Amino acid sequence: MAERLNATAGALLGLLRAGPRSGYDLVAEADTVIGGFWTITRSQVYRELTDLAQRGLIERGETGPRDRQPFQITPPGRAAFRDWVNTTPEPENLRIPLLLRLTFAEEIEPDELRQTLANHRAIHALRLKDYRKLDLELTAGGVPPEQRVTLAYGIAYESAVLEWFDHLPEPLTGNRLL
Amino acid sequence: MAERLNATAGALLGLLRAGPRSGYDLVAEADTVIGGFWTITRSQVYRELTDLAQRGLIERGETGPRDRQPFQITPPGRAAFRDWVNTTPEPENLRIPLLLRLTFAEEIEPDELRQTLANHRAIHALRLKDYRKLDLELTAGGVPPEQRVTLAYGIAYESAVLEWFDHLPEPLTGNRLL
DNA sequence: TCTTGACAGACCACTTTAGACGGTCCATTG
DNA sequence: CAATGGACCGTCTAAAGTGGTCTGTCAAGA
Repeated sequence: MAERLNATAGALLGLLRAGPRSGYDLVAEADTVIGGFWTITRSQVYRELTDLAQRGLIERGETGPRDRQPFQITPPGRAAFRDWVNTTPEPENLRIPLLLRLTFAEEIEPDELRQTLANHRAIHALRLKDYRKLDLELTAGGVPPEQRVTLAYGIAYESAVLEWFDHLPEPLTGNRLL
Repeated sequence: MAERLNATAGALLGLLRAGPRSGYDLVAEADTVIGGFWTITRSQVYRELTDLAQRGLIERGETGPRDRQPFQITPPGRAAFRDWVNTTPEPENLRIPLLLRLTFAEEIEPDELRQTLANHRAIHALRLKDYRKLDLELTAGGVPPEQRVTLAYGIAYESAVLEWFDHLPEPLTGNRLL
């Protein structure tokens, strides 16, 4: 039995099932498809691709224009993907620097704090808007709910966070709207 | 000007303001105080402590029983902490392996999927319960809302996630309650 | 023709993480 | 009282992840 796949490798195989792609393609696709809950860097992708190819789970295709190197999944790759996707998911991992700062809010300059909160709120509001828009588009395009669950998660999450922003106690917001 | 503090180092200084602690203590405390939105590993803590001590931001105390090495924050350490807490927070970083699997849900065995969803739902339900309980206790103990904002975030987040679990489309849940 | 900018990958120098490992002390219990 | 299980405390390392720079390619427009 070969080494277990890590989650990033598993995700790459998952994307490759739909057809050959280059590392560049994969970075872009991962960013839009799983970017909301999984981060992937360029270096990471190229390293995993090399590794997966060495293990025979993917195959390098013919080099295209601009050194483009497409990879396609092999039958062992599909099997390895199926194995991975059926393993129980690791616990989630959140890192929210804003909350880390807020833990020590007494030491933050009030103006700085208000500004930071307003900025972050705006980011979440924008994300929620984008998610909702995408969800509408997909729904209109006939994409069924079970293919929009991760999007639903994003919408639920961002909505909750906005709610939270809008109910922060006055001492933090300085009695002003964010 | 010395190197900027990373978020973990900042958090450690923040905790150390309340009095001397060992690395072991800090791991435990971080886990309960900021564990919901910031992960800290043992290795990370000991490495940062060594580094902070070298920079003079903390001081090593006398070794206690079982090689226990307490550290205490120095005046420069307090200054560095104040600087750090007033820098603008980095963007948040979520990694949710469950959603990564769910992206490829068609390939997951229905039974496996149901089981996984049920397990994860239970984890979130328990967390929500614990958060709510803690919130009630703190409120009863006279802790003001502005010192419960991170907890409020946790409650908002976990509530939203549970909502999401409870509205998953039937094809995923197999038409059964989780 | 020249220039700009998206495309595509390689490379490097980190930092961070998970978990194995190795000791130490304490309380129980046989 | 000896032994033994478990909590305590820290070190170490392989693997994973990050962020950035560098090099080159091609297409479109000035």
